[in-house]
Amino acid sequence: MAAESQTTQTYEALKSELLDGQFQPGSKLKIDQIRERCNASPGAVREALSRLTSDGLVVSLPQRGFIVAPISSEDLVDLTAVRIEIETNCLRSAIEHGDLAWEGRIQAAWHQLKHTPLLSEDGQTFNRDWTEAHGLFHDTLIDACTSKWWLKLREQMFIQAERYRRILVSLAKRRHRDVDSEHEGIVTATLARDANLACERLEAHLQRTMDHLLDAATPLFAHEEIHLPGPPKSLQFR
Amino acid sequence: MAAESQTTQTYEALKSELLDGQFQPGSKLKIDQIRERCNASPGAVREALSRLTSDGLVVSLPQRGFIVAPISSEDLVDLTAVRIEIETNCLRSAIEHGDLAWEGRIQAAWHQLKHTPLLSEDGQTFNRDWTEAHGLFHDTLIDACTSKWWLKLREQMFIQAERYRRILVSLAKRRHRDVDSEHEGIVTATLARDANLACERLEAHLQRTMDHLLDAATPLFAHEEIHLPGPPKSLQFR
DNA sequence: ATCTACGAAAAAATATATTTTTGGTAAAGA
DNA sequence: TCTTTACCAAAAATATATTTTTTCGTAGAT
Repeated sequence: MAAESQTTQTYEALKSELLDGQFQPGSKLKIDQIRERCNASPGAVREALSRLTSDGLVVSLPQRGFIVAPISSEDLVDLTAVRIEIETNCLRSAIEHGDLAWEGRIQAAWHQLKHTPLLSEDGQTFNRDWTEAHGLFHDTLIDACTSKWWLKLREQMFIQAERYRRILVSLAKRRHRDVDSEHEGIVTATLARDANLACERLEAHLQRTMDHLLDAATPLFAHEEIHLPGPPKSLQFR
Repeated sequence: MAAESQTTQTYEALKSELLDGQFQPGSKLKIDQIRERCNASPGAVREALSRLTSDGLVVSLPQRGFIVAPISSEDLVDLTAVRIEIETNCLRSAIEHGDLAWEGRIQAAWHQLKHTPLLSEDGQTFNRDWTEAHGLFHDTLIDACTSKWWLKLREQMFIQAERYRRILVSLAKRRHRDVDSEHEGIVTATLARDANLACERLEAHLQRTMDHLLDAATPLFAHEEIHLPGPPKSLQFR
């Protein structure tokens, strides 16, 4: 009946929701709740959660079920530093090996992104199309990279960063920032095969994105309780 | 009753066996077989396999179960290049941030490794203790790295590389190679806080290990069929 | 003789039921 | 009043059963 197996469907659905920040980081993911939401058997849910665990979106507490992976400003800083290294590595490889078709794909993706508005028509909510075009743009930029492993690691890091972005971006102040020209600068340098310049610009882009998220969001993290297996034991009730 | 959950036990057991190369890469992992071998329910096995999937040791074929992740010389080359970048990044951070206790741990781990024979007493089989000491040595070398993400990625890559090593090392020619002095050189440079030299030596060490495995093992890969999810689609029904 | 269609067996995927474990509450004792 | 312990409920983990899907073998037809 289903083109995809039930487990895969549940996995994809949950992944998408987690990426969107629709669950509170650190909160519990109850099997039964998910089971009914996704019309799946508990086994399927469990399996989906296991896979998400290794994707770093979910944490498994040995005998207590699963929780949404916590977030913190320290983690975001660390993540970004590592991500910059990896993304620039991929970009260098792509610039070295990319062919004409790749150049074409970049121009297409950039054209698409440039003409997609960041906000929806109502001017309040963020535009899903932009998110997708943005992801595709960054994917395309490095898809001529010849190393499977670099690409695999890049995707992992991208997913993490994307979660932070979607959770925090609506809270961030609408400071002036010309993201389009940042993107354009990267495209120009990349198509000119100037690896150093392109990487420098990509790094600045990622760094600025993080700064933007971080300064608006830092107060938020103060409230974020990081629930880990170990110490936190509150001992009063009533 | 059990200190660890059944799923975790199965996961650990399988992971250890996979790392040891006890399964033919590309071969099928039948749920029932594993179920009886590990005294676990099919659900537990399934969950363990799911987690191994994201560790890159197992591949899931949508409606056909799980297979052992394939290997190839191209993959080993790619893997090593990426691994070198990551390991040296970790080492730089460790050298910058490591304290006295870290220096002590390195000396201890190196002392332990140095005095553990590579081969068992019979001179034929490889010594499990050496493998463990070797892993601990490399772990300790970089455990003062302050970046959680670099360490996480390093571990992923280490697991992959370790699988290749264990599968191939017994096939490799016993060429002359003084691994101990390679290790010692890394230790010396690291404790002298000479990051450039230490990284250079670490890189050479990893590269030599790969060369060693590769030249003896290349003929093997000719026989390895790389089964990927893609094409095989039979299209008849009714 | 080769190819195709059908059917049976095996294995995976899913659903249901049972057992364990955990967390919270209340009651009893210090 | 505070601490400890026993009990209860909720949720996770596991076991068992059922359904679906795939694969393999065989027979029949071209």
